[in-house]
Amino acid sequence: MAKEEYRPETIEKRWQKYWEENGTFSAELDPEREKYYILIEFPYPSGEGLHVGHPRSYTALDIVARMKRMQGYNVLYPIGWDAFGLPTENYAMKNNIHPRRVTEENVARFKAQLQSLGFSFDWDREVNTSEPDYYKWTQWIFLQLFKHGLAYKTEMPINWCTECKVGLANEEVVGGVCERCGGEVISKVKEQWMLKITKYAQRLLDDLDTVDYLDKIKAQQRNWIGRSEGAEIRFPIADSDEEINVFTTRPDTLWGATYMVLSPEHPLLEKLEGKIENMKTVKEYQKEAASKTEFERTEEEKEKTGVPLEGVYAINPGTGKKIPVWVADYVMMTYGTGAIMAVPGHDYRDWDFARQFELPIVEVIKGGDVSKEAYVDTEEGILVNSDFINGLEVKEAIAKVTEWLEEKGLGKRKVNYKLRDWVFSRQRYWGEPIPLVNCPHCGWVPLPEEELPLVLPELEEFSPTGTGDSPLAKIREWVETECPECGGKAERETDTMPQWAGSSWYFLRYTDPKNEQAFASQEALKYWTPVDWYNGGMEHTTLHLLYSRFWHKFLYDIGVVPTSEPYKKRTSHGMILGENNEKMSKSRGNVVNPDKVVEDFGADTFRVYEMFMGAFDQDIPWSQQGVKGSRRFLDRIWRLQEILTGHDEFSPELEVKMHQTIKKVTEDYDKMKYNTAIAALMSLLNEFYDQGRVTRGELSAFLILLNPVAPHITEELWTVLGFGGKLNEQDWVRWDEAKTIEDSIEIAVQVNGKVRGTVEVPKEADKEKVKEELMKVEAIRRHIDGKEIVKEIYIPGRIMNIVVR
RNA sequence: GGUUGGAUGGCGGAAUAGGCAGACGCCCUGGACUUAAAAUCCAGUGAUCCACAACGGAUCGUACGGGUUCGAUUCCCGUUCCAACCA
Repeated sequence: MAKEEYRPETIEKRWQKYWEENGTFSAELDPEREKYYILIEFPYPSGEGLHVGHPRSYTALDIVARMKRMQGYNVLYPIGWDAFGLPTENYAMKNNIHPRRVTEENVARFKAQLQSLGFSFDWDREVNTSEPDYYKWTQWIFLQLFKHGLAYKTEMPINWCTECKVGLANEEVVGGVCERCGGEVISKVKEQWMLKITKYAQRLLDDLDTVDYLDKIKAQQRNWIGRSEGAEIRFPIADSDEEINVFTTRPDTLWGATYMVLSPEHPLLEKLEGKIENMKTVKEYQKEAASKTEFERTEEEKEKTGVPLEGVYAINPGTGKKIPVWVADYVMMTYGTGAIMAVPGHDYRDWDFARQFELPIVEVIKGGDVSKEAYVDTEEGILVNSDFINGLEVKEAIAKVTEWLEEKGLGKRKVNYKLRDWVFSRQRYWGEPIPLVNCPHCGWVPLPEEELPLVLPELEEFSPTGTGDSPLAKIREWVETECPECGGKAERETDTMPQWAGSSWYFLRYTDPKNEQAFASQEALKYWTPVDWYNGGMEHTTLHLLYSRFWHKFLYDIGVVPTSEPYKKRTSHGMILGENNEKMSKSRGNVVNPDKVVEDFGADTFRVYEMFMGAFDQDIPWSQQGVKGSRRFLDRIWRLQEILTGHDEFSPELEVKMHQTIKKVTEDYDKMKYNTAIAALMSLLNEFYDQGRVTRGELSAFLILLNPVAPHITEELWTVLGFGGKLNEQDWVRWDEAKTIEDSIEIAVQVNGKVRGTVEVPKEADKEKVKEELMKVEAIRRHIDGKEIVKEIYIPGRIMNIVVR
């Protein structure tokens, strides 16, 4: 047979065109068939173009999608664009191009790049969060949240990026600087829209038991929610009606509370203004604290700072004694009640603080020496210096004190969550407008739903105002409007939504992306949701996952989605690092461009390499040499044409190996062990060459197994060799368990635990048979002869160990 | 400091209901083909030592130190280092 060389550059384009023109991977709602919904995190179309990290996840789930289709499932594997966001707006500002245009260009580039890799996405369902027919429904969901009391506006200190001139969520501040631009972050008070995710904290926690997420992902979710049980205790302020409320997980240490600390933002400071004798100093301290980030404030190593409230004392309800009250920035307003009872004997930070400011330290749990350091090994222990709980174990003491507090009306049992409400406002242009109107008479009024979408107005100048308001505030004719309720003059909200908004529900839109009556029809939602398998980066397993679960539960509560959890299964992939083992970045000069790899080696090579390079869930450095090896593998497959023989069956020599490989590859794809699946295929390929021939039956099975990873070359060979039909329409290959085991097996023989040789025996051989055989092997006998056999251990099919003395 | 994960040849990584450590790939070395090179093909490739014409053989080896076991990369105890997330 005359052979053409393997030319990915021509065959790949041809097949991509064929799939597109024939709608090969379009999903149709079909109640007769079992569905399988596969989801990857839709990309943010940045100006950088596709990164080699993106296709790692897309290829992995493309493999699953292609295999599941061949196994008969009705697969939905969609793609779209998380298209609102800061980098685009920043770029637009810098180059004076409208963000809409920037977005269009970036999307076009991303799309071309993704298509060049041959993913089996259903492109008919493409969504874009920045288009009005999409964000109409983002706004609609927000309105429902608002109407159900889950959105509220409040003044609170936020992280303010001095570069982006925008408020940031805590999680967007990394190491004290802005996660996006690296700019300085200070604290600033601002009116913000908030979403009451805390109301769902317990359910978000409990329902983790009902989903199949990797354990580490569940652990992160639990961690973030941060549930703790304890008590709220009220400390009256001497000579005043005011009191300080604290939350503590350790009410048993009440007798060790020798002073109290208020966060600098605590509202009580204002109320006590008349009482605080050194109010001026306190105010200065508050100002100072405001310029610090939370990270700076809570660093353990740093010197503690604080100011005593002169003239103000609290009464410890346990001891009945007056104790001093301080204000210090190591206490956060956003955790618990914004105030603590300090127990310096048993907390590092309180101990440091007490030492520094010469406050008393009292031991209440036996075991350490609190004059030298805080004794914190207090999960268990015996209470001392604590009145009626002296001598009790910690657990009993906690129970008894809590009961006592409740009886006396001094406090109550309380569950606290670290999770905070979601800051939902951004003072930027490139986001969904919040569809609310502020009326002097009616307050905040939602726009009527039939007026959605509230379209983001075109704007010439979208730079921030610098005052902290969004650029939208500058368009007076847009801001000034009528109140939908009373018809009077009113103003629109000028804040926009954060990027997390559009991505919190995009997987629902995929099920029915063109629907104009609803975000998706009930029929489509009932059929396609929940998502069967969701894969994405570890960096999104806290917030994005939590936010979208929250929205989903809310939508479930109001009866518009059929399940209370959006994703049945969630996995994560590792990062691809540069060849120097560092994170890929422009500044490090180690970025690999996927276009270049496709151009030089082909998309199939790229896909094979990304799946073969290492374990899917681990970080892995890129290797240009490794890419070459993957190309070599495909070249060798191409040349199998030269040794092809006419038989449609497996050859007897390879029958077992074929069944073993089919089993291994099928199971490995399901377990995301792509690297070992490909290794098994390489091993089988080597076997074909060792045999000097491959039958048509063997090759067709091989092509089916490899197709999900390398769809173009396998489809091309399938056609060229005339196997009939299209490869992607074939049934997945099956294996016969009985044929995965050789008739005769090799048993390793150990003497005193050391391998001394092997023997070949029938698979059903017993111990005696193995012993008989091994005695014929000189290399083994050498170690036994002349010695006494103490013990013989035979693990059938695995190993024989002879113990001698 | 906490949580989670990790440490295996020159490199990326395989293998854990405890059972032949290093599958598969890369690099490298030698050979074939070639005027030559690339590509391709064949062979070798954990370390040390013995044997060395050839076939062979011994000891050590999965971060480090202990333990359980006929047998430990895998299980247990302790230590060191690395990564991610959280404080």
